[in-house]
Amino acid sequence: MNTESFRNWQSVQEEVLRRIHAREWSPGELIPNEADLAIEFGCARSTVNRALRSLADSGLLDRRRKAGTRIAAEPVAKATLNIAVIRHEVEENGAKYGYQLISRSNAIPPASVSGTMKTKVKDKLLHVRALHLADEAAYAVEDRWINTSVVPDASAEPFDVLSANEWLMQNAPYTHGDIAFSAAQANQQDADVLGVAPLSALFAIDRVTWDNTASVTEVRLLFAPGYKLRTQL
Amino acid sequence: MNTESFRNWQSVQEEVLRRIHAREWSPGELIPNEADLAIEFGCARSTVNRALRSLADSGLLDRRRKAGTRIAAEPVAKATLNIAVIRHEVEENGAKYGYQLISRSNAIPPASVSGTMKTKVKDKLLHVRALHLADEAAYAVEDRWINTSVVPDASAEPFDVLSANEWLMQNAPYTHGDIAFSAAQANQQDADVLGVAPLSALFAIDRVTWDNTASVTEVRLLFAPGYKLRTQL
DNA sequence: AATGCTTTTATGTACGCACATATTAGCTTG
DNA sequence: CAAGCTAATATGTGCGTACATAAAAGCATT
Repeated sequence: MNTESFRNWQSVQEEVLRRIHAREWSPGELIPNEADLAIEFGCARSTVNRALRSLADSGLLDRRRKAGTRIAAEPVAKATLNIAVIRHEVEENGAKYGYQLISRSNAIPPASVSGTMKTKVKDKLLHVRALHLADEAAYAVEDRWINTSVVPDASAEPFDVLSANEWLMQNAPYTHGDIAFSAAQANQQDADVLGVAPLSALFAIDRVTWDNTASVTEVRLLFAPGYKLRTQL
Repeated sequence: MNTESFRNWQSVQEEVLRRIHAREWSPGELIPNEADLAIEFGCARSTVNRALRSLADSGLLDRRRKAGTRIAAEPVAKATLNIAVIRHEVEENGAKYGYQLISRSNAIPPASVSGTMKTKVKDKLLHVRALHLADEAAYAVEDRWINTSVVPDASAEPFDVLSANEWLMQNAPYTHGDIAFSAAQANQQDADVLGVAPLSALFAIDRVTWDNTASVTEVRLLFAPGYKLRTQL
């Protein structure tokens, strides 16, 4: 019946997906091992391996040495978000991007910031506040602290034309980062900048990036009402 | 110097990451081809391929046949979110999970819902509203529409003990879905259910899942203030 | 029955070769 | 010089073999 088919890993993957979807293999169930599947599909074990590994990466399969491969009992929906530079995000939506620097200063950050950034409590950091616009309308406020001992070049940057958002992407490599999404009520200051009513519900992105063990920057982005972060799963 | 090293794809990947990070290879730059790197690293081309492919998947490299491999000019930060069943999310935080069904009925959905679900305007769908609790406190309100022509079994489910969130995961396979995150102000009804002040800023997740071309379910989850969706990048 | 050692087994990966495929660069032709 | 064809080239992938490794299962010892 299926002799001849499945000669590339994508088609093997599709067939496995089909079987999962058709409940031929149900959640939690152990599926045949790679060698057997290879025989059944008429391909090499490495081809089956590629297909199954890829499905395991996307969370549909659980694989363990010796224990075998089973259909994930609960397919953890993994949504991959592309966190782009704001200018590109705006331009991709067909709008004209605008940028305004609000303030730039060296200051001792609040304890919450020096805490998450693991800097000394009395260390001054570069504090930048700016507004991103789409078609002249407020799009997002950026409130950022930069660890100048890690990114000394930032001290020489005015951030009046090029946003810190963009400058850091180009000039401050990082090894990893934490990111959190939440909802926040606009305080008076942010409401004024965004031109919305105080207490409006704003979408917030908080991000901290690290260069090995040193924090590079901490930023909070507050988006104007109506903003949605979309993706597929 | 480096003779002997780099005999597995992970170490090749690490070395490539090191070079990117150390700016030995800078953004936009074309890196040597697989064959040359294989010689340099003293491993097979397929090993280099595995390492580079993996980095390309995570957005750090741009690869094109014949054109070669280059460092992504703008490393799109890809954050992978695990959208778990709410019960597990709550329990993972060490809290006791609770569930309350608010209402369950067959009804004609508002046009916005039948629009996104691509059902006929007059078709009745199963409408379920429920509350998820963590340690007796409101955690999230779930407002869901289920396409009973695609998931007929749902009609027989009371959803009084097992949430639709969980039941569907087990019983309604889907091929793909759209998901969006945003901030919303609590209306009177949701505020009452969650026990928060009206106009509170709530984190919202809107999800539509599909079984090929038919919509399975549409759900809006509104989380109590304080909720954060976290991940790494 | 608990403990620790050994075997077995399924996945994980390296390698080298071959060929497929996309895309660029160069060449030819009008 | 533009348009179209051709060759060159880097990545993409398949295959078969070999060995590595994690973990379960079996066995022996106490």
